[in-house]
Amino acid sequence: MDLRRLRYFVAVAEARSVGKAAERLRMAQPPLSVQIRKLEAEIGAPLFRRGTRGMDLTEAGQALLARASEALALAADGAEAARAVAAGKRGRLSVGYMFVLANAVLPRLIPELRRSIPGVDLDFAELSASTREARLLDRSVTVALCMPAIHHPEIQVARIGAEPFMLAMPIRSPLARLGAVPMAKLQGRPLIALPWPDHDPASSAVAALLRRHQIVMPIASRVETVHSAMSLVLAGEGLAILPACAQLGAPRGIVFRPLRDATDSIDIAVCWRRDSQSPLIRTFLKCAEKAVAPL
Amino acid sequence: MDLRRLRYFVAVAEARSVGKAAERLRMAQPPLSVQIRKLEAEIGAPLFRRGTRGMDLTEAGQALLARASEALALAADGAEAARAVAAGKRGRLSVGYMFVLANAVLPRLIPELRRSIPGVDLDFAELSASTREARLLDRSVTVALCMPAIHHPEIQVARIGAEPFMLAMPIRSPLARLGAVPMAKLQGRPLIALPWPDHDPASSAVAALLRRHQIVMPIASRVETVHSAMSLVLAGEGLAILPACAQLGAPRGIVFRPLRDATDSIDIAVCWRRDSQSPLIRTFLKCAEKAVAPL
DNA sequence: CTCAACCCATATGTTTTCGGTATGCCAATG
DNA sequence: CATTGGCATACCGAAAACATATGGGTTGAG
Repeated sequence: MDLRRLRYFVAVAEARSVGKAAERLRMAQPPLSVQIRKLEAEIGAPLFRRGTRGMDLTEAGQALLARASEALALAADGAEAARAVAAGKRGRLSVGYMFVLANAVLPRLIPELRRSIPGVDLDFAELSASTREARLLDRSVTVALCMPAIHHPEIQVARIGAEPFMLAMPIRSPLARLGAVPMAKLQGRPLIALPWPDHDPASSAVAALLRRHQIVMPIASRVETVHSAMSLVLAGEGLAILPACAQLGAPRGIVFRPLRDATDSIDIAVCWRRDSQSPLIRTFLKCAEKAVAPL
Repeated sequence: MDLRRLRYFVAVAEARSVGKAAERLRMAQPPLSVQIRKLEAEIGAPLFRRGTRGMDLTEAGQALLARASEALALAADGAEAARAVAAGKRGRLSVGYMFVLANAVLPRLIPELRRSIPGVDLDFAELSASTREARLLDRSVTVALCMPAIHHPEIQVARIGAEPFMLAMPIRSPLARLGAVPMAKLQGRPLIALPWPDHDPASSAVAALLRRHQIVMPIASRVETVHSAMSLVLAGEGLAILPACAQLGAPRGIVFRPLRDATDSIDIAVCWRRDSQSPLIRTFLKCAEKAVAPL
């Protein structure tokens, strides 16, 4: 069963004439006649009544016509849908994000995305530092908003911004009275550390910052999320050095202060599989850049 | 867009491998690979991700797969439906019948039809003597139960039975006392005549009957239907010579009596267009014969 | 580290099928 | 009887599909 035959069949049925249909199909009449007869042979029954004034569907032909025109429409629609998905006009984009960025970026990013790619279903998933690579690699998220960037040979990274580090402390802390905290004041104070997933904690941005200023802060706790870090800070367990944007999700009772002399910052990046050919990624990147710009 | 390509595409998508799909399709692997690439070229986007362990649908491919498998099913179903209609297992049969036969034949015929061709939609239309030919010729009925048969070069006829003529009269008529009415008693009595559509009324079966017995009955009225004839008989306008089966639809107050010495009968026939190739006609004919047999 | 296995892609020749042109047949028309 | 209109058939050249042979990449075992 060839789709071309069905197309010809529908054309002849509508034109009620082989000649007229051939004209509309921009082909000669004889081959069309042959194709119709082949279709009839394939079905095993006449589909048209040949009269002296053209052709007329038999009942078997009518039964076929209903399905055939629908099948044609479906096939055309399938091709169109596939093109639309490939062009990024339809489809699904699953966006992963790390919790730190949720409050700072998502409120700007989501409306931007909906405006840019209205036909696309979006879904969002929070990523933890430990699973974000796997989620990209197994394609359960297409694109991820990360801080800092992921380093992996299969994963492509675009840096879209950076956040300075700030010191998070309880509002009652004596350091909170200062406008900006000199690095020296941190010496010896307990630190709530995050495992930035550069695997080796010593190489993390915070560790590097402290090492460069020759400050030693004993690690009071090591936690997975910014969330937990702030809870421990609030409980008086220690101080945390966090990207500025964490401020937006901070509970009452925590204050952030800039670190004087510390120009270090941590990258905000968009990451995706290098082999992912989704055209939505480019659009996503533009939206993300726009959403991050004011920071 | 070729249906074969879609079939190949679905096979590869399901097998998640060109080689496996080729095996299932009983063909070599390279041409299948080529066909898939041609489909991708036609769509204008990759439909599969080629991995080292087979192929995997892209999102565009998924969008196509949904429609493609549906289109395939629809096309197959269309062919099957056309075959079923051609074989008389499905479809529509419109049956015309003349009023005289309604009471005698339809109650047996309809259940018989439903049993024989359960997948077929039946519809019934009452035919008048004057339109029955036209209804067959323009195909608004496929098959007609007629009394008597239609004579027309385009119309084929099968005689399935015959009904003797009887005399219809008011119950109070003196003739009603006789068990069988001798033809001679009809001499000079007014007749309610029907225009059996052999166009020339003189050639109708009733006229022939009277002529053969050398009886003259003045025509009191000429009416279109058996119905009307019986009404006029009841009103005392005259007598009518009707097929025996008309008895079943007769109003109270009318009695039927056999005509002694008159062995004439009128055919019950099934008629259809000579060029109608519907296989339902044969089945209908069998059912009609069975329904008429006990008469 | 090399080798075999696996799987998809490409190349080439043969066969099938399709579309075009020329023509025949039949019925309706004048 | 000739003409017209419409579908069917015959034949030929072109295009497409399939099969066989082969290349290249990755995986996994020895």
